[in-house]
This record gives sequence, C-alpha cells and structure tokens, in this order.
Amino acid sequence: MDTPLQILKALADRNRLRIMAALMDGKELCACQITELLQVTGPTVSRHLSLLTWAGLLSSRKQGRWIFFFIPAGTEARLLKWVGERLTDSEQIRDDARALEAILSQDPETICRKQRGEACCPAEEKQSCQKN
Amino acid sequence: MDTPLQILKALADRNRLRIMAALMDGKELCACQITELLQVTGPTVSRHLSLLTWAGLLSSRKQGRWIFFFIPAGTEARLLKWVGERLTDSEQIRDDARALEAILSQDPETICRKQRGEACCPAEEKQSCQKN
DNA sequence: TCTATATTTAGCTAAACATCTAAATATAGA
DNA sequence: TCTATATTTAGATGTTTAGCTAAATATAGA
Repeated sequence: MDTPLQILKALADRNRLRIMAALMDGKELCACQITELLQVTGPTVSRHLSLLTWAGLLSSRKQGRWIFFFIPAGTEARLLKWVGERLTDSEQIRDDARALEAILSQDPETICRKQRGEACCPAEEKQSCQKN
Repeated sequence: MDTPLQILKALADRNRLRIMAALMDGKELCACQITELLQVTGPTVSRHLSLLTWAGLLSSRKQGRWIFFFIPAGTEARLLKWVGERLTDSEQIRDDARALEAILSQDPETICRKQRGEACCPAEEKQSCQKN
C-alpha cells in the first residue's frame, strides 16, 4: 500500500485519533489504559494499536507486565502537529484529556484489576470478588 | 462530524488522493476530465468530488457546460503540502501526471464526446456514430 | 422554448472495516 | 517450573463505503 494513504487511513478513524491525541504530548500508555480511556474491548484497542504501529505512527516498549505505546520522536511531526492543533478544538478530545488524568493518577495494576474483576475495591478483592 | 476527522477521511481514499494530486498545482478540471483520468464512472467521480467539497477541500465553478473543480488557495495548505510531497513518490501519481497531459491537450468537448459516443473520430461523428 | 448533455441522486451489490466474544500466546513473578 | 494475566489472534456480525446502472436534474445553446 502507498505510504501516505496508509498513514491517512490509519488516522481517519475517531478512536485512533483519540489514541494519537492521548499520546501526542510525549506520554506513553499501556493497552489497558487506552482500553479504559476509549471504553471499548481489549481486542479492539489491540487492533487499533497494531494498525497505527503498522502505519509507522506508534512504537511500543515492554515494561513489567505491560506494553507501553508512544509516538516516536519526529514521527510525521508536521502532520501530527496539524492534527494536534485541530484536535484541541474537539470536545471529545478535551473530555479524554480529563479522563486521562484520572487514569494516570492510578497505576496500571489498578486499571487492569478493575477491567477483569469489575468494580471491586482493592482491599476486599479476595473475599468478595470471585467471578460469579 | 469532527472537522479534522472529516478531512482525514476525505483524503484516506486512493482515488480521492489521485484527484487532489491532479489539482494540487493550481489546475482545475471538470468532472468528465477526472472521470477520464480515474477510469471510473461519472457517478462515482461525482460522489468523490462531493465528499471532498463537503470536507472543504475543493471548490467548483461553472463555465459553459462544465463544472470545474479546484483547490481554493490556502485550503489546508500545510496538510496538502505534506500530502503532495509524499505523493510525488508514487508511481500511480506519476502515471496520472502523464495521462493528465494527454487529457489537457484535448478540450473537454472531445473528452465528453468520447465518453458518451465511445471511440468515434470527431469527423465521422454524424454518419457513423448513431447509438446502436 | 426545446433539446442535448454534464452532473447529481437513488438504489443496489460487494468489499472493507469496527467491534464483539472466545481462544491462544507470551511472559512476569512466585 | 508453574500460574496469573496482559496482549494478540481467530472468527462472527453489523455497519460503512466504493463502485455500478438507471433515472432525475439542471442548464447551455440553438
């Protein structure tokens, strides 16, 4: 596939733009944090991340149990600058920025536990959180 | 819809990129010339043109029997510059540039006649070209 | 006014794509 | 080595979209 077309297609999706916006100021997030932000399933996020990576817009790095995704420095800088400037006008992206603060104030551990155990307070986990 | 998303979606299609590339150096083309370039049907071209127009990337102007489409000066200049630079590497776009020379060396009249009458030499048109 | 014709709209089909659930994979940490 | 778990792959499903043909529209020019 043509490279600019590949890049444009990767960006031409609301959820993938949200991912790029979230990572755009040098942050890095693991898949489960992005899952939490977008409120879609893990496999869906994984697909978006691999598409963006395939288009050369993201890299990833392993740390502990998690894989963190980020925009490599200099990657399509001019294009992403253009996108970023227009994205800040978007209500969705501003909401995401707020949600992201809450997500980043916890550690991935907590996010992931919430995603599998559903709605358990960490302390009571063992006794009250058996599945079903 | 979100404006940057709308613009990115409009550009994230091979044939629409070809249209933009063809118009990118200030040229203007009527729908039937673009039809000739892309080798798809008129309605398909019309749909692409209206999508690009809706995204704010094209304008049009009537002249005689034809509607000419063009990229308004200053329209998303930075983005289109980025696209244009990467598109020149594409074989498809270079082929288009050559095909376009041939198309522009004729007048739209000839192009349009060819598209409806199919393969008639202009001089013999009246006697040999009745439809069926 | 009438006719020829460039473009658009409507309606359809097939392909592409976003999302889901279930299962597989890989690996960190005990 | 074993187990728990973060991520990816596979497969199914509903939606979107690019393309077509046929019909409608609008209008330039006689």
